[in-house]
Order: sequence, then structure tokens, then C-alpha cells
Amino acid sequence: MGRRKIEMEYLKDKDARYVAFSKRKNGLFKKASQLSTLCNARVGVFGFTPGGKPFAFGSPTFQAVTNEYLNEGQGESSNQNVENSENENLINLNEQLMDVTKELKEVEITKDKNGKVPNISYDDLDLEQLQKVKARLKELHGDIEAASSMLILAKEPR
Amino acid sequence: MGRRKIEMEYLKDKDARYVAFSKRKNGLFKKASQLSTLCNARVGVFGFTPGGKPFAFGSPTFQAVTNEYLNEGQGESSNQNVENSENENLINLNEQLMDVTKELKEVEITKDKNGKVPNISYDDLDLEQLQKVKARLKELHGDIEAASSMLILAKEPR
DNA sequence: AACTATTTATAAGA
DNA sequence: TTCTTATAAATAGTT
Repeated sequence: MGRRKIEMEYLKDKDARYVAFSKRKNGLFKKASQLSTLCNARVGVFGFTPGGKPFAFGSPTFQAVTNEYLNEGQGESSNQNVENSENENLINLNEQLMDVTKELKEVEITKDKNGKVPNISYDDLDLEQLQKVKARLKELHGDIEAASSMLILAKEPR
Repeated sequence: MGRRKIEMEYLKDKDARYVAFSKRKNGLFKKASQLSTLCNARVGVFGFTPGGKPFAFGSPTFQAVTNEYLNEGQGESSNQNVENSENENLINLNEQLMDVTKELKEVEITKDKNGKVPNISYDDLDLEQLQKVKARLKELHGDIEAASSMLILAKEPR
């Protein structure tokens, strides 16, 4: 869909492949978002980048879609199995991360036209706010380290 | 993308909504397939129709994408059991968390004897550093979200 | 299901 | 990576 029509086959050139992936991943997310908005459908997208890194997107939220997908058909009498409770640890961690990420957005730092960070004053930055976020982050990191270690230990009982 | 531009909002008319969903779901699957082919990236799409029915698509296969997470880093002869590879991924996440925690320590904000935040300058705060931490945190959040969800999906194939 | 007038996505290029 | 632009592709309204 551009200057030229391209064959639908593996892009051997690494640069072209990475550029295409970046653009098309955004496009895919946008389409998923639109589908969700237009039709009130929950939609999740996930996978691996050509570099092997996991990526995910969801509307309204990836976790929301995932949870609904897994709980669907499970009925009222949900007899959660062990696997699920293990995963809850990861889900909880993720929810905490989402909270902090949200808080971090309050501490926005903008750049000027030249891409440089302007000299920011105390008031502009709201250091009090930043302090709070930092405190929360430290807390969170403690929680996460503990939780993930426990997860690992629990799975390798030796 | 048609005869007229439409607002990106819930389609109240049921017929229009169902038709749009049908067309756009196919489009989304096609885009996912192309992304996978072009970039050799595994891509999964799933969710619920406006009627509440679950749907899923994957390239090369929905299960393949979810299973890849469990088998990641195991090489060809995957004789290892699932538990082990799960550990690998958890350990990776933990290592990433430790990295971010370490980076966070670089962004120290100290208080004076009275417990108040002194007037801090740009250099003291190192905003660039903070920016990096923010970016890393967002990345990490995405990784954890994707990882935990894939673990769950892979364990409960539909 | 098909048909098209339009809008949108995107391949190249800067 | 971001922006621009020529073109290919998706799709809204219609039949």
C-alpha cells in the first residue's frame, strides 16, 4: 500500500523488515482499536517481534480481553485450578506496574523544538509529585523482586 | 475507508455494527497474517464478537504463538519440560526488573535536614536519566503483560 | 456477496 | 525514528 506494490513474502533485508514491522504493528494495533470501538468488541493482539521480543496490545486492555477469554465458558462455579493461582502473581504484578506507569504520566517532561530538555524549574517539575512516584516505585520494585523470586523458587523446589 | 468517512464511535445500528465487524475482523486477520509473513513474526489475535462469541486467529497458528512463549530459548530439540522454560522467562523478567531498579537509584532526590526537598537544578535531577527510566519501565510493563498473558493462554488452549 | 467511490494504510524517499 | 507523498489496499454505502 505504498509507492509500490510489494510481494507478500519474507523481507530479507533486515532494515526493511524492521521498518515494515514497526509501521505495520502500529497499523495492526490501530485496526484492532477501531474494531473494538466501532463494534464494542474486545480485541487482543500479541506475538513476537522479528527480534524475538514479546509484544501485546488490547482494547480495552490486554489483560481484560485475556481474562474474559479464559473465563468465558467457565460458568459461575469457577473451580480455579492451581495453574491459575500461580499466574495471579504475575497478573497482580502487572496491575501494580500499570498503576505506577499511570502515575508516571503525571510527571511529564517535554522537550523543545530542538529536542532538548529545557531548563526546568522546581514548580514546573512538581518535585513533590516526583518524590511520591519514586517512593511508589521503590515499594513496587521491592514487591516485584520478592514476588518473582517466590515464583521462581516455587517452580524450582530444590 | 469507503464511500464516506465515519466517526470512530460505537455503531448503534445493529446491522451496520455486525457488517462492519465481519468486514473488519477479516481485515484485521489479513493484516496480522501479512505482518507475520513479511517479518517472520508470530502474531496472535483474539477477542469477542459484538455478540459475545470468542474468536481467534494466529499466524502461523494461534497455539504456535502462545506455545512459543513457553518454548522460547529452548532450541530445536525441545526435550526440556515446560516448567523449565517458564523459569527462564521469569528469570529474564526479574533480571530486567533489577536493571530498572538499578537505574532508578541513579535518580536520587535528597532531602535536607528539615525533611524538605531543596531547590533542585536540572543537573541534580538528571532529567535525561529519568526519561530513560520511564521508557524502560514502559517497555518492561509491556513485556510483563505479554509474558503473563501468553503463559496463561498457552496453558489453557481453546 | 458484489460493486466502487473514497478514505486509509503504507513503501519509498528525505 | 519521524515526516512527506505517491500509490496500493481497505472498506462504507449501495445494489
